[in-house]
Amino acid sequence: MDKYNFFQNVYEVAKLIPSGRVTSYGAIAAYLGAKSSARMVGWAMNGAGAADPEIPAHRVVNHQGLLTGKHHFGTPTKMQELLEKDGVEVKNDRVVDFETRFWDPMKELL
DNA sequence: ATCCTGACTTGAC
DNA sequence: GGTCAAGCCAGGA
Repeated sequence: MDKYNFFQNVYEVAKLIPSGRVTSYGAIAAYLGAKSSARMVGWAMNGAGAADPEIPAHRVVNHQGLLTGKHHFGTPTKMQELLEKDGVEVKNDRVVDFETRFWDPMKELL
C-alpha cells in the first residue's frame, strides 16, 4: 500500500464510474488530492488492463472529453466502441455532451 | 545520478 | 478563440 495507494485509488474510482458516464484524469486526481498530478492518473491507468477486474479506462478521458488514451487500447477505435457500447455517443474522437455526461467523483461519489 | 517521455491541466500570448 | 509553454510526478534508459 503506502505510495501505491494512489494507483489503487485510481483503479477504485475508475471502477466506480457508472456506465454511460465519463470523467477526466484531473477530476480523479483532484479527488485523490493529487490534482497537480493528473498525468499520474493516466500513468496509473497504464496498468488498468493488468488490474483485476479490468478498469473501464475508456470512461476516462481528458478534460476536453477527447479520447486521448484511445491509442493505448488494442485498436484506436476500441475505446470509442466501448464508449458507444456504454451508451456514450462519441463523435470525432470526442464525447458528445461531455459536460452533461461528466461524472465528478468529488460530487457524485463524495 | 541525469535526461527524456508521458493516457494532463492551466495560464499566457 | 486557437496555439505555445510551463508545471507536475513517476518510471525507464
